[in-house]
Amino acid sequence: MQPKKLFEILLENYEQQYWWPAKSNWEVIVGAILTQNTSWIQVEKAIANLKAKRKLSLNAIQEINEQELGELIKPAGYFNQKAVYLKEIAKYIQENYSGDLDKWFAKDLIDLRTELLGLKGIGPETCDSILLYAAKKPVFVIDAYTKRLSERLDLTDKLDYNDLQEFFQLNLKKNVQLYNEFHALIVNHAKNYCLKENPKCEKCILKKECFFIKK
DNA sequence: ACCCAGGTGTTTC
DNA sequence: GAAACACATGGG
Repeated sequence: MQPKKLFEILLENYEQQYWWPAKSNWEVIVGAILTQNTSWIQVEKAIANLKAKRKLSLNAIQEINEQELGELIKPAGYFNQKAVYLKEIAKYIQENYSGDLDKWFAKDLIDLRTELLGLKGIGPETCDSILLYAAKKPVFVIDAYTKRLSERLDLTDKLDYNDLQEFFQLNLKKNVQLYNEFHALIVNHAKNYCLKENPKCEKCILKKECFFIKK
């Protein structure tokens, strides 16, 4: 199956997702870090805590101490390391770009990606989520669901992060809105439990194509 | 009780 | 290199 066809099937079966659910680019970054291996509902609680204490801003996160920040983001899990990650990226943006995200995002994409990946706590998925959903760059995000889906639909043979990303980008129009919606739809599709390691595919919309159903 | 969540970093073979 | 492990709360 071609990626374009997969996108069409997802769009036919689900509502448009209109990600990212955040009010500012900085909030996208905070959410991207908090949601690492964590359900979005927990991230919402953590962000609500930050907002209630007025500690969400780039400045506030630099000023608050690590333990206090950890307490506020506790619902999102891994709060000790995530507190460090948040403070580190806030400090980086402050020191290198005067706290001006737009200035950073105006840089060349390759440089921007390299800088992001150089930060502690920013791996490939978080990096590309920030590039796509905050910086609005045409970068396809690969997550565990995308990987499983690609494998089960036998979309392509190589499944490591970079090969998979290249596969989608080469086989789709280079379009921020398309990449945005595609990734969001895959995550939404996962709610049907068919993209888990031990899938239940009763409601799967991909019955005819899914590797697990075919068998 | 068990599995999982919009992963990442470190350690170990 | 690639597995294996730690990180941690909370929902189903």
